[in-house]
Amino acid sequence: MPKRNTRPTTNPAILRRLTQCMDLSPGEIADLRRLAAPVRQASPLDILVAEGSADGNAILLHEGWAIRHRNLRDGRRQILEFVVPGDLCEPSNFMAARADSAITAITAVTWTLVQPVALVDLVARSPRLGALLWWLEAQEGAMLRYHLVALGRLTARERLACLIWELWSRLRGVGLARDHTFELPATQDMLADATGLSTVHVSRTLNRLERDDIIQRQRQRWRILDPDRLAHLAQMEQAPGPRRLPRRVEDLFRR
Amino acid sequence: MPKRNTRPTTNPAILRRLTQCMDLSPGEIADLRRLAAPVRQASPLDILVAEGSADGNAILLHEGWAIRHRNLRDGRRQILEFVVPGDLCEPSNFMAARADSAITAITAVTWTLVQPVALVDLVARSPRLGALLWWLEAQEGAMLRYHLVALGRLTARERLACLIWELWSRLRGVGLARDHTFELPATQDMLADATGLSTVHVSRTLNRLERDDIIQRQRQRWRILDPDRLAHLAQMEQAPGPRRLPRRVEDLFRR
DNA sequence: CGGACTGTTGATCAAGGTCAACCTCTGTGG
DNA sequence: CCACAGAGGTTGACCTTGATCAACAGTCCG
Repeated sequence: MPKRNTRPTTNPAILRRLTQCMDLSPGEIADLRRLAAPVRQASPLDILVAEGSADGNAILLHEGWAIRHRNLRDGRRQILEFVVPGDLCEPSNFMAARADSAITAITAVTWTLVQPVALVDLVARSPRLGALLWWLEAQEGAMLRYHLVALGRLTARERLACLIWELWSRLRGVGLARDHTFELPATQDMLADATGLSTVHVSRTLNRLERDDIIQRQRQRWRILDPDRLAHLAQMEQAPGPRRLPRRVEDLFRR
Repeated sequence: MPKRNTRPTTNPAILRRLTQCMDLSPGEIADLRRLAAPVRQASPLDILVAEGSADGNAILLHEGWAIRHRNLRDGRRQILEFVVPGDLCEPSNFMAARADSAITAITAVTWTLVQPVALVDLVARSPRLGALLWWLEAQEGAMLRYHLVALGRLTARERLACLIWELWSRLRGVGLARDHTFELPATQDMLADATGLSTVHVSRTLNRLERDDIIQRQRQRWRILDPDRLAHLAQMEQAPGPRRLPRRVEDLFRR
């Protein structure tokens, strides 16, 4: 069961992430801090949002990992995305009648339940933060489209390269990857359900990537040995980019 | 080449769609009509939005069909979605530095190019329309997640059932499907690129669906013979629902 | 020490891909 | 009016990727 704990986090990951995208005023930072409280705790397998829940809440993840997934009636499961610190997940959930996917912790996590009214208030107080939310959601959409291409048209090797590349780049965005190394607390079962493969094939394919000196693993510690070949496999033509808000957007919302 | 034509459409599909979701005031209807002008025309294979374009435009489709797709360097292609009348496609495109996918007409179409400033103005004039935009985007996200599950975990037969179900239900939303029948102007090549299959396998699988009396085709005219079995194949547990904005959302934005 | 969980490896199998021939429209030009 | 070309679709033969099944190994933890 999720436990509650109102002790505030010293520096929420969402702030680490957003300050890289946009220069925030002290007032905006305060607003975001308020959004990130109260902090709750949960353990692996705790369900943060249930599939089909109708309350329209979003969740903000501070520490630890979660997955967003859908389960089919015969036991098949698709993981839509890995949720990492700094992610605001399901921000438009309150627009739908019911959640179409569940969010489940896969490590110990700290998180905040964000109610619809909190998001609406945030937008009302600051149009710029509204733009930022919109931007976060656009990023999420881009990620989903990226996954879609991977599942539809890439081979097992390429799909795993995509996933590794994506996680690495997202973790860098919140300061959780140093010199090509990061923690990946997902089982191969989860990697399989995220890439549409079987566990066995994930195991074989990752071992091949390792034998080819593209990646290296020791327990949950992963290291990228050859970013170029990884990016090429992942069909990444352009570098992940600075990930700042386009000037156009800042301008439009400045007034 | 896309041609321009400022003659206004009598009743844009987007209005047909949105009036089913929400009661619109005369002023809001006028705002939406303004968004839907000027009307342009394009022919099959015309590119409405190029992959990588940096201008941040969205497009609003009035008549005809388009596809949103990504092309890989070796010729593989993934269709992310079919764009049908009433769709506002890429509304958050202007949040990204460049478009990650292209939009190409597959029939003769009429459409409107929606510039970032037009969307921002719309939101500024009416928060309710802002909510509506947000809702449209949430729907799009839900659709993408749905496709993701299909590509990741469903069989060929199930994937095609999903696609048929989805198109049927979206076309009903804009009054383009009457008594289980609708026009589907996509080649099997496109169906293959949307479902992550090969054309040959799409052909075989559709023929099997037809032999099983689930669907029926004559030229581009499709008919659903057995909605129940189709829905079951498509892993749809709940009916598509009334597709109205949740009361919660209307309340939040009323003030 | 034993059991649960995770990952590895081998053997076999099937879903779906690939290749190629052919067919059926439809539109076009002689 | 017919011949032909080209696009889209169908069918068969064969092949490949990745799934499935099963045994086993390493690790963690009580």
